[in-house]
Amino acid sequence: MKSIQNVPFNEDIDLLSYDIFHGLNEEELEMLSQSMSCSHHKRGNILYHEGSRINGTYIVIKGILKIYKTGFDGKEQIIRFAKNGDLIGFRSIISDELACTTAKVVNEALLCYLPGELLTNLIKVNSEFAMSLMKLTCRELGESNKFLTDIAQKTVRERLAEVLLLLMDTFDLDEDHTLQISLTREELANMVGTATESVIRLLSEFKTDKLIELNGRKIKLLNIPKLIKIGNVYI
Amino acid sequence: MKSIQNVPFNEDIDLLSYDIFHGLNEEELEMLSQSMSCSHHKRGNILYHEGSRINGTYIVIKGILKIYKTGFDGKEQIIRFAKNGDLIGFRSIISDELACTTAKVVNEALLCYLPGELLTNLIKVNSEFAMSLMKLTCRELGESNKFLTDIAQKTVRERLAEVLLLLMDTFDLDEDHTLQISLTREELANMVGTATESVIRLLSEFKTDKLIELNGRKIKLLNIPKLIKIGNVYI
DNA sequence: GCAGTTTTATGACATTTATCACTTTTTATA
DNA sequence: TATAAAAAGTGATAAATGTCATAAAACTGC
Repeated sequence: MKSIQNVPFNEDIDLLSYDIFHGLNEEELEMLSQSMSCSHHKRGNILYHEGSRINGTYIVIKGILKIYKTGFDGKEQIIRFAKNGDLIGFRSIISDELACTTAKVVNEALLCYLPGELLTNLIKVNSEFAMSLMKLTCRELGESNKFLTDIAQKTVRERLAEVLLLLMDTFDLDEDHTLQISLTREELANMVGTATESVIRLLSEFKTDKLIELNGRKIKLLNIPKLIKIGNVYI
Repeated sequence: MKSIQNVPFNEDIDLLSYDIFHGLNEEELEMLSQSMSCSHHKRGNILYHEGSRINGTYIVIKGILKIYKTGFDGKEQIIRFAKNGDLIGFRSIISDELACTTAKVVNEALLCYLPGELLTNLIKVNSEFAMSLMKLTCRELGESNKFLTDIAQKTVRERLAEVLLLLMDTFDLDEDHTLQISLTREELANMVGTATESVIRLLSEFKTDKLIELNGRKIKLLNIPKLIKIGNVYI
């Protein structure tokens, strides 16, 4: 089975429903939908590799991707996850550098490709669009610096609690208080920045302490205030 | 002695010599120099605190500042240094958030303040300026993610070697191969993300191994290729 | 449904790194 | 320049975390 499948641009995709495109006028939106090409991507599919040249960005319509860097010994460090409404790969377009991360599909995704020139052109002609893109980047930078500090200063235990809460914020809990994303222990370790074994041990510790409940890859958060306390997370 | 001293805008400050202002036209440059107010800042002076609201940005004309975050236990994590030509504090202006870092003068500095509205206005009217600011931010984001991965995956020894090389790139060496910036061991530790004692021990180890020479806070790099190897630094 | 692969789990152990206590040296300041 | 304060340096020790080996469990593809 092909891991990528092109789909005709679907009129059901309402570009205006994505914050990032709010500032665009009719004409620009029309141009956008003309040049966008959308496709389904299966789990495991890689959109771009760290170090490769990217010629455009993707907007995520459906599904989840993980954005990660590979350390010199081959270990992944997950930088963030992208989901519905997120733009990926535009950093390299704008900075005019090679991709500094790899983007891999985690949950089957529908993505729309947007040529780089279109993006840079929109930035030039529409200052409101430029501003929202810039705002997006600046916020991401703030988060990156925050996480950098956490990794440098917090213990693995604190970081794991924090990551669970981060996943809650990003993907929500279902009615059952279970995280709406399922990751392998290794992926969790690659977010936290630790060894897989450490995550496994700490998760069962959290379970023993009745903070979470484990069911395979499903994690149910039982005591969020306590997790906040353990993770030293302030909002 | 006052730690801040206003200076009349100096015609000698050639705005065009700063990359970031390259795209501005005569009129915009004139407007800029009209609304800019410049001042000397002594070592130790804090421009803004993490968590405070910032109303403008500063462009560094002379001197060095350290930009850092404070962890929940009060430990500093140095995010970067700002020097001649660098813009500081604009992230918060654009993201419309409170300052996520503190900016402190390390080497006596001359800074020019630029009201936030002016900055956002320039972004609106001059797309070339918007683009360079965006490029700047995207590159910074790339670096932040890279360092995040390093802190998560490299040992303290590797990171210290890397930080020495980073300082070399940022501040150059003098004729004597000595780093042109002098930091306390604690500040080095706050860059590397480790304890001060660890930095002290590793520095003397590097010294024993003839990689560096120490003279108070002056660090002379004797064997750069070896430092690159130890730090697993690839360009 | 089975064989092979991947993931999870656990124990033992090694290594790295932090912490504490203290001395010496350097730097800043009255 | 005297004196206080800060920084650098060192050793002993504890704590956190990584690594390795191995087994059990859970998936996956035919």
